[in-house]
Amino acid sequence: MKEKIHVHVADDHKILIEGIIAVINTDKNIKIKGYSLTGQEVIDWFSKKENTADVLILDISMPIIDGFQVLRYFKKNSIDQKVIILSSYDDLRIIQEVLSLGCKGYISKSEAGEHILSAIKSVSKGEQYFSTDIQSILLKSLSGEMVAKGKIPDKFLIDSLTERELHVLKLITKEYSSLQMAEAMFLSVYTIETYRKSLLKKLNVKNSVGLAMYAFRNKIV
Amino acid sequence: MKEKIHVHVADDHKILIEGIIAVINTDKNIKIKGYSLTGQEVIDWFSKKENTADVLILDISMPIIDGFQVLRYFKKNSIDQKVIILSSYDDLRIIQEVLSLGCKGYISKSEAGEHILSAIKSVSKGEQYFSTDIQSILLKSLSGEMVAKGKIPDKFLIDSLTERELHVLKLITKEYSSLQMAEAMFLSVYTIETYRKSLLKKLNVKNSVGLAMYAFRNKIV
DNA sequence: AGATTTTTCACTGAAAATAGTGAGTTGAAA
DNA sequence: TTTCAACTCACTATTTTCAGTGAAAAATCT
Repeated sequence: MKEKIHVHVADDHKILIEGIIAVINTDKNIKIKGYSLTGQEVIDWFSKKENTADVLILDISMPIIDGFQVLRYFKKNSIDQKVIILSSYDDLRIIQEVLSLGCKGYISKSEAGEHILSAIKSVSKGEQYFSTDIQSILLKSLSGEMVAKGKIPDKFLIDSLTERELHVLKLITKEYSSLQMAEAMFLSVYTIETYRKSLLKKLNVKNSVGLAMYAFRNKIV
Repeated sequence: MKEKIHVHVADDHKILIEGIIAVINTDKNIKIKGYSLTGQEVIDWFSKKENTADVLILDISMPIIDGFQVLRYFKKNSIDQKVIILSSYDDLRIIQEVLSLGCKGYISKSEAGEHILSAIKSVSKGEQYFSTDIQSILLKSLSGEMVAKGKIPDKFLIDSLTERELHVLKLITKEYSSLQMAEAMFLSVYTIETYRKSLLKKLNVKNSVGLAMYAFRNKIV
């Protein structure tokens, strides 16, 4: 007689949780122990000793406290929680980040319906699980294909940006003018323009559109 | 004896569809007629005369053919389909865009679980439905008068872009200036500027950065 | 054949972005 | 403690973009 696998689900979209529950209920060996709608709820839930789950299904993008921060919380407090990341993003850096935070499974939402049950079973046994599209991304990164094609965002360039420059860059992608940025950041327009120039130079693009494209490609927005 | 409301669901995330089905099954007056995982499937489905649905629940962000394009298809082919948009974005411009495309309902995914049933019922009766967070966004942007009348301002009709406009848009994302575009396309700078203005108006953005972001989001690049 | 859309061009005025140069302040690291 | 990166502001000059208006030829659809 096997014990049931206990699962906790965290996603800010209730309807998606409903979906996961519906799918999980089709399997007699798996049981939902609870769910959370925010990162804070997840942390609160797992803070209590009586609350445990074999597997946590965790959405990356949640408001205020996102999946990353939940994982960091686990790491900081030495909570050895098995986690499956549920994500709409298939960006290599995000995958690498959650892996470095000790996460053992990663499913893209588009494949969740079919594979979530086997993912839960694998991860609960201590194995890894990645959905096929994620696997192919990881494979490509190993073979250096993406680097060769220039598809990998240039991490060094991002790192070279200062806090303020990054802030200005974000506002640019929100269609702010220099004047609006100056007002929003309580700075002189001259200062904003200085950051613009600095960004153009550092990222080696010709205009604001180039800046925005860079930001988009690198998921700064 | 009331007839059941027939619903079609479109989202590239199967698991989310499962959730919607689970919720809808709790209501005896509503029935799922089918679902689609891509924009193309939606268009194919509704192209057949025998396929109809009282309400289509449509995700905005789908790969290749997104929700916008599905709505444009309906408009272009004079298909008077009642649609509820399901979106993670609560950006005013997106809301305005789908409204201008004739959409009668809009729910953010975070509120979908609780309110999708009443949304379906409202829209199927020809009424409008917006989840509370969307309503507050609309309230902030519109004058009380317009809201009271239930009339959404008929902004500029955002039809699909023409060939030339699309071409200009692509060059903008490549950091071309108007002068460079004029040279590349053997046109007057004035003409290029006309297309710029047309793009700004149609896509309802404030500047070239907004155009580039739109292009990127819609995988035009 | 007529209506509509698309494409093309023009002019003006205002707003915004880009380029170049210079310089004071601050906080952290060497 | 000096050095350096980051942050801040200023001024000028030029280029580019944005906004409004108008209009004619070509293509497309009905």
